[in-house]
Amino acid sequence: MIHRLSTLFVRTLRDDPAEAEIPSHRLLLRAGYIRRAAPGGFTWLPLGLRVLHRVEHIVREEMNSIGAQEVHFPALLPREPYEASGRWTDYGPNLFRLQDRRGVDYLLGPTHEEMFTLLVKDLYGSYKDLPLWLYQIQTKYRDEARPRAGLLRGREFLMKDSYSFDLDDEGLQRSYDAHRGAYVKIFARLGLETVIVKAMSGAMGGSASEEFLAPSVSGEDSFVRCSGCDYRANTEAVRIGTPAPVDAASTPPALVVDTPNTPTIQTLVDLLNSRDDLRRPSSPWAAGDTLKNVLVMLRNPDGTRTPLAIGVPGDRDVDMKRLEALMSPLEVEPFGEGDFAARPNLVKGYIGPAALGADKPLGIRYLLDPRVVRGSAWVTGADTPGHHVVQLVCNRDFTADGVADVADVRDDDACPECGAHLRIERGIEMGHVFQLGRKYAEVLGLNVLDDKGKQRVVTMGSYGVGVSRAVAAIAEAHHDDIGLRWPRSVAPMDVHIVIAGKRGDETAPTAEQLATELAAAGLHVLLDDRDGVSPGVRFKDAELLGMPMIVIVGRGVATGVLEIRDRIAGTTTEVPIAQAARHIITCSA
RNA sequence: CGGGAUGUAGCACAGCUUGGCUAGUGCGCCUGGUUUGGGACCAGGAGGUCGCAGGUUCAAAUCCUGCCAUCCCGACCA
Repeated sequence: MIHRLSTLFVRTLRDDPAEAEIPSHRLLLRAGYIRRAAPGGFTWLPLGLRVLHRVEHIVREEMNSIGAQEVHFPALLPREPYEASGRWTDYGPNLFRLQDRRGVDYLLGPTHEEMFTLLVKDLYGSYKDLPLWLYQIQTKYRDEARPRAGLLRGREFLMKDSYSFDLDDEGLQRSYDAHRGAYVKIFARLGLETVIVKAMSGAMGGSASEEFLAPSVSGEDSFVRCSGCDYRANTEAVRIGTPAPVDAASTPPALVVDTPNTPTIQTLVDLLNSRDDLRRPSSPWAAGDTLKNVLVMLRNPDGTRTPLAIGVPGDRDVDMKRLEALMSPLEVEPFGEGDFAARPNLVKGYIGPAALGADKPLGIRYLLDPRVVRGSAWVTGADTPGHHVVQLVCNRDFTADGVADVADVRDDDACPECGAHLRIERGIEMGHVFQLGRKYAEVLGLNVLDDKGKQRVVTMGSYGVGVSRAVAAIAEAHHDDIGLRWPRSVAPMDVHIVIAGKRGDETAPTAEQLATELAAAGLHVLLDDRDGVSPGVRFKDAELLGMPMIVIVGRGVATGVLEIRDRIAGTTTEVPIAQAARHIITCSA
């Protein structure tokens, strides 16, 4: 089919829109693929919509090919099922709630576990019906506190979500593996490199969970990738290796020392190194020699708060995201001034292990970073203003209630599998596969009869792909300074023909003829037939719009050749006019 | 929700400090003409509730108050 730029509903922008920061957002706006219509909501223009449809098509093909069946729910949903699952309240302010004219509550679906579960309950009742895999491609709504990054995090977005229904764990595992396999194929076809990382199950409940992340500096998730082996994990799910215990036999007894005005790790280290009586002969004291005790408050589901202390080496901080992932579903809150005031025994800046522990008078549970191993010696607070204790040995001089691997993860940290350096990277979450288990089936009463005639609760999996987000992620992965560079599998058009001649010469008829031949072969051709537009503008627009192949019908026509540029490879080839059509068709196949 | 910035034409921005003629510039758009291999040129034009509401004033894009929105950082995020 021939699409003429003279009539196509698109307007390219010469300047970058000020609101767009990341490349995909900037380029999709500039190239006229999308327009902002609402905070976190976008209008799809013809070229953008073609990309979106092609992404959808690939997702649909791969889902169908594993035997999943497509259904379609409303986006406007009643309150009751979400009330039953608890998510009407659990989802919090991120849920779009609204009322009809009679004041009845509705919501705009953020995800559809409840609806799928009830649909299956409605129609199926026997183990013979299972396994069953259903999916939909649906507009989802989440009242994001802060929509950002264009299509990457909107309040309305397109998502493919599927759900598997099985009788037992083995079946669930097979369903999970099938979806995981389909996802690998989907992202490969979309031209997206993805890294599969272990994820935390989080508030959804359930067990096995993996994320498909597309590495990108614009991504919001961080993950680690080992430079030496194939270990990969979401930062929240990283488990560092535990060093071997240290022999403390030669470590002198612990000693309380006077360290005035040292409320921070840095002031403490500086003081230790400046005092002759405290200086260490081997090497200067470093932040990593100190043990920092961080206090937080945990908010329990019933609203009560419980204090928690975490000991980490002084050169590290507690990573709140990692801590929250570990403590989920409890919420982590800062330890406020009021909390200190209520516990005068805690001396801010000088908190030591002596005061901490569930068995101590304060009753504060105390967890240690895995690096604080048996026998290791530390400088830490002495629970008195202006005093620290040195040579305090773990398991000789103090103990804790357990281990918490929640310190921040850094570049060059050791891989837990092989010990090589870990690299921290950012990624865009493109897909998530999740063994939900029986949570939803239980609360919504999805049972089937097994072969003994007994009621059994169905076990479920849930699997998501961000469809609209994929368009942005692909743009993030495939662009350069001057424009987009769509992979052939999702490009809105196969080839972009630029007429770069003078009015009345042979270039326009040549281009028309070529476009007709290509269209006859089934290609989608974007023909720049605009009148009175200078060649420079045509070239710039072709590069910005990003079709994988650009054909220039210009001065070469006089000598019987066309110029074919590969937008992805950046190469230019001259081809005789007579062979151009076949050449292009071959390359586009 | 906290911190910062911004809001003037489709896009990018100036004007605001120190209130004052008809609110400007570049790009884009329309008409005519000249151009045509890297975002052309000339001439003429259309397009604005200056984010919204209120206030101060003879007079408000400009000063004051409140609100709203957008962007960035953080918090949040199946």
